[in-house]
Order: sequence, then structure tokens, then C-alpha cells
Amino acid sequence: MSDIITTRFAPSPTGYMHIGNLRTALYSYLLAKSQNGRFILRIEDTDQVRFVEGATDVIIDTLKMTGIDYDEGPGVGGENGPYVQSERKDIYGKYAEQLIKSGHAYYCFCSSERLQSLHDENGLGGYDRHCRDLPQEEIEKNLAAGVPYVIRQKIPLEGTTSYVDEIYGEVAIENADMQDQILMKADGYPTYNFAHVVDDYLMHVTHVVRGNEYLTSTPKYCLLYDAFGWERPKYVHLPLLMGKGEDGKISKLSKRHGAVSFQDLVNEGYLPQAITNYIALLGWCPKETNQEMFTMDELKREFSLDGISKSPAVFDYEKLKWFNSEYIKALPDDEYNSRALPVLEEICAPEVDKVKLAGLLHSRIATFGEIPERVEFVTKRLPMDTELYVSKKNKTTAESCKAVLVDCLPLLEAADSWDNDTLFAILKDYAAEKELKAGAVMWAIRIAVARLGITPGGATELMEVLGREESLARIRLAIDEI
RNA sequence: GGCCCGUUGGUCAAGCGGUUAAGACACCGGCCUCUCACGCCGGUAACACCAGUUCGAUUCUGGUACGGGUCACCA
Repeated sequence: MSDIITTRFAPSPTGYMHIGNLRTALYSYLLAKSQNGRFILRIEDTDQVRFVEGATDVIIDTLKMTGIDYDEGPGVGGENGPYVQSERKDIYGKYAEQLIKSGHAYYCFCSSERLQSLHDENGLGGYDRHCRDLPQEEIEKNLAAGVPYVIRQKIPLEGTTSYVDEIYGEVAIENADMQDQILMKADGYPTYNFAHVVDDYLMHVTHVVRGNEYLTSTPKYCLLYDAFGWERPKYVHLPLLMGKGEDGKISKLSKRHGAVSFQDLVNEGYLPQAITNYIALLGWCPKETNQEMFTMDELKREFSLDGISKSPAVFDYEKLKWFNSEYIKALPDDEYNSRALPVLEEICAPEVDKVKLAGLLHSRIATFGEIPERVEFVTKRLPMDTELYVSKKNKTTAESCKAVLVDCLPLLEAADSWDNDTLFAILKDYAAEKELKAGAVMWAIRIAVARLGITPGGATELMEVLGREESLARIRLAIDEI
């Protein structure tokens, strides 16, 4: 058991899955699975104030949708449970007591008001270690009197604590620069700082994978392991995910940069696999290959620590879109239709051929969320801009297009059936007869019928989707408008 | 502000002492085409700066600048 690599993902239930968090989960999972290890999900809900109903389900659902399956955790159980910290509340106290006995922690009776004023005075400074060396009798007196207390870690006043991070190498921090951080809160719950150390030990976690905001606080955790006499785990701190603001400034990825939760992205029409694939490459790059499209199994095979970058990565929605469009294009028709058709059903008139329209859209959309705007012209006659008739490539002008429309209207009216092949043949023949470029004819018709410059299909394809009556009506209207 | 980390094109990134400094997204151009898209072909664009080590630095060391993180009874 101890030989096998064990990682965990330990989010706090906030109600949504931040994309940076998801990447941490993914890397943690991949590290374990790349070496046939175990992966644990642990819910860190020691903050009772921030409790969010149903938040754990969001986490579990996200992992399920992305294919990050855990070997132990809520819902699946395991021999190291429970996997929700609030359900493990009883076990932290005795470890804290142990630390007090061994001189690595102490009771602190300072009120939160005092702490607050301390903070206000110093700005940045922290606790003044007021209770660090309280006389034993005073401690007992306070305890007996029921004075609320927290338990703080007794950080050595001198010396340096260092560890070797798997990504960043040696990190050394002066003990004097560390705070006597709180291990147990007044409400009896442990802090993250304490709980995760105890749990990682109890759950036999061998590699702690997390964001690099913990890089400099890790020595404090190392001191805890040392105090208990436990073997320290290996640390894998990941470069942060950044966002680029409209002002061009780069900062930690947050709401102001757009959709940052997995659920937001899914709602916008991104596929879970596309999201996973993209974020896998944000801070990691495979060795010996230039591959970009990865299935989860391939990631498990290729993933390795030495491919992880040290520098922060800016989340690029454009590239995510590209991945998503690739995944959409690769979708089998039935799967694609099951996503696209409902959207079209909802926004299109009954006479519109949704299956045809969906087909036209298949290779042209980057997200399912953009379907409504792409097909708006089908159900609505958009305001016409006659400039659209001008095509330098096809050498058309509004006037030349009008002539084409006038000529073609009766031909189309006479069409004995209304499908793409028939319509195309009619127009092609017309172009040949008039010695026009086919493109010039198609351009005129397409603009007239779509009233839009960029369309999800060619002239005759659009006419087929719009139907005979609407198409002809639009051509007549267009003639009048020029 | 103290401490810590980082710095290759607009973005993701390969590189790990000697290279014409990969590739992808985006962008631009071309081809194909019934438009757009797809697809194919091509192009623009980068080693933050200054010292040092070395025969030789994008690669190693130091400093500067810039960016980020952290200093909670949040995780």
C-alpha cells in the first residue's frame, strides 16, 4: 500500500467548480493514474460559515462528467473514510492535543476582536504570539473557566525550513517569517492548515498536488509532519491559471475574465472532453510528441511531472473554442443532433428543416451556445445592408445582383421541387447561359435570401432550409430594396 | 511592504551550452468551393534587461525590471 502512489483532490464545497480547481483535480488524477496509483476525493468543509447546500454534488458531478474517477471518496467509500472533513471532526482534536503535549502547539485565548485590532494596527503583520508562553496555571484556569480558545502551531523562532518541490525545486523559508497559524478553531473545527495534514497522513497520500498559492506555506505543513514524526509527502505545486482583462492586465483567473466555472462553460455549449483536453495542456506539455488532441486514456499514458511548467498560463477562450469545434466536428451525427436539434426546435419555425440546418451547422460552430445567433436570420428577416451584395472576389455589385435576382426569380418560381440539387442545377444553368461565374449568381441569391454576410451554408442550401415560400418572398423583397 | 515563485512570438508552448529557435490557437495571404465554414498550402511574429562563467549562451550564476503568489478562527 505504501509503495503505491496516492494523490487526492481536496476541494472545499463552494457551489461551483472553478476551472483552475478542475485542472488541479485533473493533474492530481493523472499523476496517480499515470503510475497505476490511487486517487482520492476529499471534501474540505471545515468552514461552517461558508457552508453551501448541494455544493458537494457539484464537485462529484463535474468529476463524473469529465471522467476523473476517484477510487475513494464520498459516494464510493474506501478504507480511509469518511471523506468529508465535517464527518471526521472528532479525529483532529486528539492530534492537536498531541502537539500541545510535545510542545509544538499551544492554546491561544485571544479574542477575535483583539486579533482584528492587531491586524488593523499592523496592516500586514499577523499574530503577536501573545499566548505562546502562557503559564500553565493560567492556561488551566482559562480552560476551566470555559474561555474560548484556538490552538496554534508553535513555529520555531529561528532557523529555516525547506522542502524540495517536485516542480519548483527547493523552497526555503525562514521560520521567523512564518505565523503561529491556527490549527483548531474556536468552534472545534480544524483549519485547512491542520486538517489537510492529518488527513493526508491518515489517507496515506504520497503526493500532494495543489496550486502554487501554497508554495510558501508548505514549510509550515512540513513542520507539522516533523512534529508528529510522520514522513513528509512529496509536493507538486502547479502554476496558476491566469486571465487577461480587457485592459490587457493579467491576473489570477476570475469571474471578471468571463466564464470560469466548469458549469458555466458547459452551459455555454462546451463539451466536457474539450474542456478537459484544453486545460490539460495549460501548464503541461507531453514529452516526445506534439500531440494536442488527447483522450483521457492517452493523458493517463502520457502524463508526467517533468512536462509541467513553472510559469503561469493565461486561459485563452479562443483556443478553447478551437478545441471545442474540433470535438463537435468529431461528434457522430446522432450525438451531435441530440445536442443541436433541441436548440433549433426551440427557436425555429415549424416549417424549417431542422435536420438539414443542423447538418449545415455541424462544421461551422465552435460551441452549441452560438447556434441561436447563427440561425437568427432563418426565423427573422434581418435588416438589409445592400453593401453585402458587393463581392470583390465574385465581381458583384448591388446592381449586378439585382439583375441576377430579377432573372432568377421566375426560374425559381418554376422549380418543380425544392431541394438543394434542383435549385443548384437551376442556378448553375442560368449562370452558364449568361456566361456568369457561378459564384456571382450564388452570391446574389445567398445575400438576398439570408440578408447576412456570413452564413452557415451556400445559397441553395439556405433556400432549401428556408423553404420555397420564404425564399421567394425574400428574393422579391430584395429586388425591391435595391 | 516582507518573504517566495516566475519571465521564449498576442496566447499555449518545445528547447535543457553550439538549432535556419519546433508545433498549436489567433491573425494575414493563397488554393479548393455555390457563400461562410471545413480542408490544404504559405506568411508575419519571440528568447525582458545588464553583468559574469565559457571557445560559445535562449539554455548555467548573480543583479535589475516586470509579472504573479502569500502574509485570515478561507481554503
